This record gives sequence, structure tokens and C-alpha cells, in this order.
Amino acid sequence: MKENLAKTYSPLEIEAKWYPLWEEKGWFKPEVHPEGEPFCIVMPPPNVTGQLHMGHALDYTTQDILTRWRRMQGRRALWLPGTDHAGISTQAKVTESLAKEGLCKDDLGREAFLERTWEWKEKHHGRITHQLRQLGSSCDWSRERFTLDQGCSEAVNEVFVRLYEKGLIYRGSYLVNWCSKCQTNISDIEVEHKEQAGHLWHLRYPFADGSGFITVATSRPETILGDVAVAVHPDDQRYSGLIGKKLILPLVNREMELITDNYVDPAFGTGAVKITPGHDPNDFEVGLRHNLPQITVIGKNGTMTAAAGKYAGMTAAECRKRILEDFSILDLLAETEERPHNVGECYRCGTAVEPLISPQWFVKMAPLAGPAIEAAKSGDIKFIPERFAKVYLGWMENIRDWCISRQLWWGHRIPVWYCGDCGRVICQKAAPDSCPKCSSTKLEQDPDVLDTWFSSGLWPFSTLGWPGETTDLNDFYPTNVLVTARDIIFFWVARMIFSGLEFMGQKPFHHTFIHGLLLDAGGQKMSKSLGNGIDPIEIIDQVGADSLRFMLVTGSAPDSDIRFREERLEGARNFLNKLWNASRFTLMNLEDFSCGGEEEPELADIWIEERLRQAAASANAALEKYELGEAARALYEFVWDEFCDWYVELAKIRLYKGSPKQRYTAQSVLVRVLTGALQLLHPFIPFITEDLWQHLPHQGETIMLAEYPLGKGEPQLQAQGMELLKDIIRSARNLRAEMNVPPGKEAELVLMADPQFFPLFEQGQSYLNALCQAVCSWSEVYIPDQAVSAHVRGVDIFLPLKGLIDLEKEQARLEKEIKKAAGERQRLAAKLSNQGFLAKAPAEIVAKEREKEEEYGAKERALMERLAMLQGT
RNA sequence: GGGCGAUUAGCUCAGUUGGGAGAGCGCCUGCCUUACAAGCAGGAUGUCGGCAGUUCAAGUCUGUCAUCGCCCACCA
Repeated sequence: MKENLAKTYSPLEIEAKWYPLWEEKGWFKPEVHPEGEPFCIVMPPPNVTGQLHMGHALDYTTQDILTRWRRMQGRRALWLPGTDHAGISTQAKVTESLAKEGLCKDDLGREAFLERTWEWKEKHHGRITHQLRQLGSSCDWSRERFTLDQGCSEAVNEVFVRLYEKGLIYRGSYLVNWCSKCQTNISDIEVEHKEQAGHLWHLRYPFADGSGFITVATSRPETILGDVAVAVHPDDQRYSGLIGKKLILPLVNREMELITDNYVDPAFGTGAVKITPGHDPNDFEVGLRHNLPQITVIGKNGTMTAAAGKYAGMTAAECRKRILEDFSILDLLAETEERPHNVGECYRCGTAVEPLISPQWFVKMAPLAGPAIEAAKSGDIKFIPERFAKVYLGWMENIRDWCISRQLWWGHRIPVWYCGDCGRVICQKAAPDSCPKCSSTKLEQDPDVLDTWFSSGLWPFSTLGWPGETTDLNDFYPTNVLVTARDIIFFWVARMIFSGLEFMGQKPFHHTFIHGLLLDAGGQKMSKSLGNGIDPIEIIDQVGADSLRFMLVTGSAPDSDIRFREERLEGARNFLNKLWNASRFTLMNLEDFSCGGEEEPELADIWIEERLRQAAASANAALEKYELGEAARALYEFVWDEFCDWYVELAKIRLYKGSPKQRYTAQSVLVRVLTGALQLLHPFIPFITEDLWQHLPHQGETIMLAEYPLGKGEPQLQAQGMELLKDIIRSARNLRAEMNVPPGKEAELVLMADPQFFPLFEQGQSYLNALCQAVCSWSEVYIPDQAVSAHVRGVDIFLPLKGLIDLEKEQARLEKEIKKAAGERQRLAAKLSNQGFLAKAPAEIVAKEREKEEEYGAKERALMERLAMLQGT
């Protein structure tokens, strides 16, 4: 026997102990079960310079539960960990730290800056992986990857070159989303649209011939400096005679034409739109259709360019103010209207995004989207919950080309070189020595790097060794399930799907399990800017990882968001404490115990083992459907409501007063059932279950065994008898409580029932005596002197209380009970006299209802009889 | 403008093939009963958002309205 358990559950002590051992013994490597069927999850890589937040905690807990569960079933389970270099985010952090030293990245130069960023990465990498360990993540660290490591970089270059050669990557000058703070462009989905209060200004543009004005409406007057035309709808009668007329752009005196384009909505504003191809996505398109010039008046740093003439050098905001003043002076400001409008912001820093024209690299999406759409439509890739398939499809079906270049230094550099002599563009995996066309050695690599998600999209296969042909790739691709939150379906899930299909010829995963988002106690999304985030590490330091994990997966449906509430954390902690104490109780009674003796099972033993089998079946069935909360709840209820509240109490009878064989049987069942519960709970709360398991007697060397073997439902009849005994015990306790019988006082308990019940009472007599604190007897006929009574499923329960009964109170209580029973009986009778019900409901339902009606009828009669007797005395 | 989700006890939420409304917390009563007061025994509490429909039967399916939330969208 091991040392006794501490009196109180102290998570911090036990949690520190186990992870190093698990890791040391290699339990998390798939080779633990070399013959098993493979199971694989690739971890959504956290930002290497970030730290664990509550969303990660839920995400990784979910993955860990699935992985541990499969591993315990004997699967060759691999949870592959890794981190993401997180281009923009990491570069911004390093830039920030430089700023504190009064430096900017250009002071260092590209090479030194990257060196520094790698140092930064190394420093933070340890923190995030330590946090993952603290959480209990059972991933295989020997296979850990990083999106910028050599293998992943090879995969990136391979993919880029293949797409380029296939004509699916192109470079061109287009209007992109420019973040002046991050100093890079970002893709369309990285722009967050927020509604802001704003204005719509109506401005008059004079006709060149002096014949009056046309009025346009704009929310961004500073962009008028880049106007090249005014457009109206071709069918708009108001302007039909004016098409083709020349206009003069005020302040700039540029001559422009009034053109027509279907894009214009005649019902909006004045029906006339100023066209600014350099700074508006729609106008950019209009400009292309009409061969209009593109004028850039706002620069990359957010100030007006030389093209803005006298406004050059001003910030856009200053310029707007000045332009409005100038229009006003010229009496060309017709109207100022209050109007909210959408402002695009950089998802990372919140800076307003400016549409700017610049040369960028793009991936042509249409050919890649086709198979990716088909995979989800055919159900080859299944989304859980299913509705997310529609979200995914909606995006994929309307996809636009993906801008993949970023004006950053930290990332995968675009594998393209330009010849300084002949201008040849060379795209290949490794740096060329000379230009293949003119042999020049004046080659310069494209300065940009790729969007971080370009490499993340390859994660399910790049981490398994692609483009090499590895055993891991062969074994584990396609992976089983991808677990993530809905906010990165477009960023990541979609890109992995089309990348996997294109380069592996196979989907990257069978299932996509989308879990909820973590909200604060008030229901708001946790975020840095709101400052309402709760640090999971702080919580782990307070109550342990097990409590946090259990809290995160219980009490919420698969597709709903989760509010983080302290009470629920306490609830989880209390449950673990309960488990701890039940184990402590068991261990305290095992001094003379060793496995392998002969047992003499009785009713309670058969019942609890049957209940364990049922709990195991429910938990496993729920996990198969990704209903983690449901699985955890089934186990919680089993441990607390069945094992602790009933079985432990029933076992005490034999532990304390039984024969050696009876005591041994109770010990065996306690150990066996507790062991089974620990196994089932292990995926959810690995630390405490491991610790308790180590204290319990068991055979074999394995730390954790496979799932509890499911037996046959044979002993069900016996178990039903136990349920009746439980009901009788509850009723008797209820009577005691209502009659204020002091807790310690032994009472008398008489059961009146058909003799068919007597063998059950015989088996359960010690239970009845102990749990009701009574001396229990039974007979077919019993005429009580003074007693309170109840009725449960054919059994009359009497608690004789000579001289203690308040007659009026007992009468009132009986009347209330009778009324309740009568109500139920009448409800059922009405149902059973309904011809439609009898004719159409399934026979078993009808039979069940009839049985219940009889039961309530019997109860009603028994109680009325008792009431009559009471009134007679 | 489109789409999706939510609405169940005082609070937070379960309720997955339609068949007697549940949990945790809180509240009330009584207990420090040698596993656990982070506990034990008992108790009270609901027109399952409104209306209409399908059905023998609706928290569960359909329609509609209301409120809240999220996502997508090029209306200057």
C-alpha cells in the first residue's frame, strides 16, 4: 500500500509531479500503441511570442480530451504540437521593444532585425510551451514544429513555386488594404469593419462650360484630390442629357468627364458618384472599366502625397478639414448630412485601413476553391456542428483572390528574384546563382514576405514531413479532426482545405470541430482591448489545471459560447475534491486488502457496477459525437450521485460490520468501480486521476489502461430492485425530516407490500436500516397505531411515531400527497381515454402510461386509506 | 441589405431521433454522522419569449412576430 492521501486535495502539488513523468516515459508518442489504428490531431499553432489565453485553454483542453481518450482506447494517437511565427504580430512586438531603446527597424537593417526577432522568438517559445504543459496537453513534443523551421519553409517554397508554375500566383498593382501603422498591406479578411458616426458631404462640381454644377456625395472629402471622373447610372433620367460633359474638379482644376456606370445606385445620395480609383475599391473597378488614370493622393504613412498639391504633407484628417473649409469658401459645399458609415480597421492594431494601389502577389482562388467546395458539399469533410459547413461554403463560393505578400521582414521571403539586367522574374525554391536568360549575377530577391496564413495553410502536411515522403505522412494524413473556434474558419480552416486538396490530393482532416468562444461573466467576448480577459495560468495557479479543464468542458452545449464564471470553477473544484475524498475513503479501508481474492457480490455491488457500465457507455457515445460536456456530465453524476452518495454509504455497512468475505467484496468493488471512474475521467482531468490511480492497488505497469470494458446488461433486474430500495429510503428519510425526527435517533420502519417484494427487502434490510437509521421490518398486512406513511411503487412505508404525531399536520400532508397523486392519475386517465392516443401511439408508450396510471391510482388509494384511518382514531 | 444563433427556475445553463420539465449556484429547514462543511439529509421555485400551425402527443417540428448577440456584404 502506498502512503495515505493528504486530507485535502491540493492540485498544485500533484499537478507539478506528473507531466515530467509522462513526458519522460514517452506516453504521448504514438509508438506507445504501435499496433493501434492511427489517430491524429494537429495543434492549431499558437503565436510563438504570445501567451496562453482562455480561448487556447478551451481549444487545447478539447484536443487533449479527444487525444487521451483515443489513446486509452489503444489508438496510435498523435497530437502534433507547434507554434506559429505570426508575422505581423511578432514583428510589431519586436519593433515596439526597439522603440523603447529609441531605435526603429531600419536602424538595424533587415539582417540584424531578423536576428533579434529570432532571439525574441526563442525567449518566448519556452513560455508558451511551458504553459501548454501546465495545462496537461498530451502532445508529442518530439515532433514539435515551427512554421518558420526548415521543413515548413521548404514546404512553403515548394507550394509557392508549384502554384506559380501553374499560373495560380501572379503579381500586379491593385488596390489593397494598407495599414499605416503596421506598414504593410493586409488581406480582405484581415480588415474588420466597424460602424462609426460620420458625415455625408454633398459637394458641387462645376461644369467646364459654366452651365452649373453636378452635386456628388462623399464621406471622405480628402480623396477628391484623386478624383478622375463623376459617374451616374446610365438609366438615370436626371442626368441623361449631361453624359460626356466636362467637369472641373474644384481646388485642383482638373478636367474630368461625366460618365455612366451600372455600379452607381441612383437612389443613393444625389445619384452622382465621384470616382477615385486610387482610394476606393469600387472606383478602382470603375476606373479599370473606363480606362481612367489612378492618382494616389494619400501615402503609405497616412499623409497627403505630392499629388495632393497644396495639401501635400498634411495628415488625411487635417486635409479633410481644410478641403471642407475651402469648398465652403467657394460655396461648393451644398449640404452636410449626419450619417454612420463603415470604417475598415486593421485586425491587429485597429488603425483605419487605407485603400492604396501597390504591387502585390496574389493567389488566384477560383481553381482552388472548386474542389474545396466539393469536399464540404459531398460531406467528405464534415463540420461539427453542421451549420458551419454553410458558413464555410458561403465564403468559399464567393471567394476573391488572396493577396499573399506582406511588406514585413519576419516571415517566409517570397522565392522570387529579379534580374537587374534583363528584368527576368525568376521563381524557384533556392536562390539562383545567375539569371537563366542573360547570365547576369545582378539578382535581387523580392523584398516581401508571405502572409503568415500561407504557411499555416500547409500545417496538416508540412508538419508531417511534406514535401518529403515520410512514414508520419503516410500514417497520419488525412488527420482525424481539426479543432478550432469559428473565428478562424476563413483564415485557416478554408486555406488548409484547399491547400491539402491541391498538394496532397486529399482532404487534410475528416472532421472540423468548431467549439464556442470564451466570453467573460457578462457575456462579452474576452479581448485585450476590453481588458476583460482572464489569464488561464492565473486560474491554474489558483485551482489547478484539472479544475479549469473540467469547468471549460462542462455545462455548455457543443456549439454555444461559454461564459467564464467563478462559481462554475468552484463547482469543478468541488467535484475534484469529492473524487479525492471518495478515493481517500477507499484507501483508508484497504489496509488488509490485496487484489485477487474471492468475492461474494450482493445487490449494491451488482447495481453500482451496472451503473458504471451505463455511465461508460453514455460517456463514450457522447465523445464519439464530440459532446464533451455531455460526457463529462454523465461521469460527474455517476461519481457524485451514485458512487459517493449511495455506494460508499452502502459499502460502509460491510466494511465496518461485515464478515471478512463481505468486507473483501466491498473493498474489491470500491477499488474496481473507482478505478473505472478514474479511467473514464482521465481524459478530462488527467492530473488528479493519475495521482489517485497511482495510490490504488492494481496490476500491471501501464500508467493508464484502455477504456473500461463494457459488459453485458445482464444484472439489470437486480439493479432495478436497488432503485426501488433507493426510493423507499428517500421516502423514509423524507418522513423523518418532515416529522423532525432528530438525525441521530433510531426509528422504526415498517414496509407493507405484496410478498413478492420480501426477498428484495431481505437483501436490502441492512441498507434500509443503515441509511434510514431505523430498524426495518415488513409484512403483507400492517395496521399501524400512530404512524406517518408514504407510498412508493406498491410499497407502503410506515414510520411509527407514538405520541409524536401532530394529527392535523399529518392529515394535511396526506391530503396534499393525495391531491398530487390524484392529479397525475387523472391526467393519465384522460390520456388513456383518448382514442387517438390509443390508436396512434406506439404500444410501448401506451403500456407505460397505463402502468403509471395504475401506480398513481394505487398510491392514491393507499394514502386515502391511511387518511381514513387517521381520521377514525 | 443578407445569413446564423440565442430566448427554459432568482442567476448561469443542460435537455441530439416529439412521449412524465433538469443541473450547478443562490434561497429555506435540520445536521461538524470517523471520505469530504469544497460536505450530508430534506425542501420551495418554471404560461420552456409571444402568437398560429402540424401531431394522439410540442421545450423539442413548421410559420410568424419580438428582444438580444454574432457573421457576411463594394452603396459613395
